[in-house]
Amino acid sequence: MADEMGHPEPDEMEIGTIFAALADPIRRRIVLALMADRDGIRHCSAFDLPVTKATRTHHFRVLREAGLIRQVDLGNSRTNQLRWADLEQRFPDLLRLLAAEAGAAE
Amino acid sequence: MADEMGHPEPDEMEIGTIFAALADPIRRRIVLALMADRDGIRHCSAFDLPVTKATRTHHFRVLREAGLIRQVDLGNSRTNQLRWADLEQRFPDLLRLLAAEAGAAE
DNA sequence: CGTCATGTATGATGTAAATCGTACCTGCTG
DNA sequence: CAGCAGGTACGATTTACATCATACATGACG
Repeated sequence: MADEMGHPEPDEMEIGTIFAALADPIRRRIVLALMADRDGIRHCSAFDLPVTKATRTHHFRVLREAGLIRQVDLGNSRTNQLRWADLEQRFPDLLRLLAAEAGAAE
Repeated sequence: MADEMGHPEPDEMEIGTIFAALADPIRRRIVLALMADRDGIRHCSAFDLPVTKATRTHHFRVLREAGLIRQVDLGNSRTNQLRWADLEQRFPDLLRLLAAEAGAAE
């Protein structure tokens, strides 16, 4: 079951929710940035996004609730990390698809 | 360039549009049904969908303009076919991801 | 030719989503 | 303690989308 922050377990992840999350260009940008360095952990503010703080929070929540990222609350800030292992287990081809896209985006 | 029916060339396909198209459960259902038999060609009415004709037309257009299916106008009816080869060339992992989902849906 | 089936086009409607401003919370730091 | 920076929560707005009803086009069939 999802934890109090809304992180779903791998078997709770739904491909439809994942697709919907990745349909937005800003969210794809976040995910691709996190893929740039495996196991990379970045704060929410460490992304160059053309939206305000409130919208940023919204996008991170969508990604978190879809299961794409894991967020850790540090009190006054939050870290973000791609859920590599969980995604590899649940949707192995998804990571390859995104990786290919990251390569093509150069 | 896209033809008069709106079929994009492989290099015109965008992953964001693909994701948006596949975010809808009805459209996923159509694609998975087309994947059931490779090179399968089916008429629009040959899908069991809980929507009216107009909505059906809408979904087929979204899939077509995303590049997922190819439609052929027969005047009085239309055939639908998954663009297997084009997708394999442009997003090879996407087909595997969908195939895995089709298997899991049984 | 009239009718029927398949599908599209258009306009309307309801709902979901993206965005923002503002207020608020939390932990540093002077 | 006072201020500040990172984030969230909430409400408002605007836009996009899924859906449908209706009207129309096309080709088959009697």
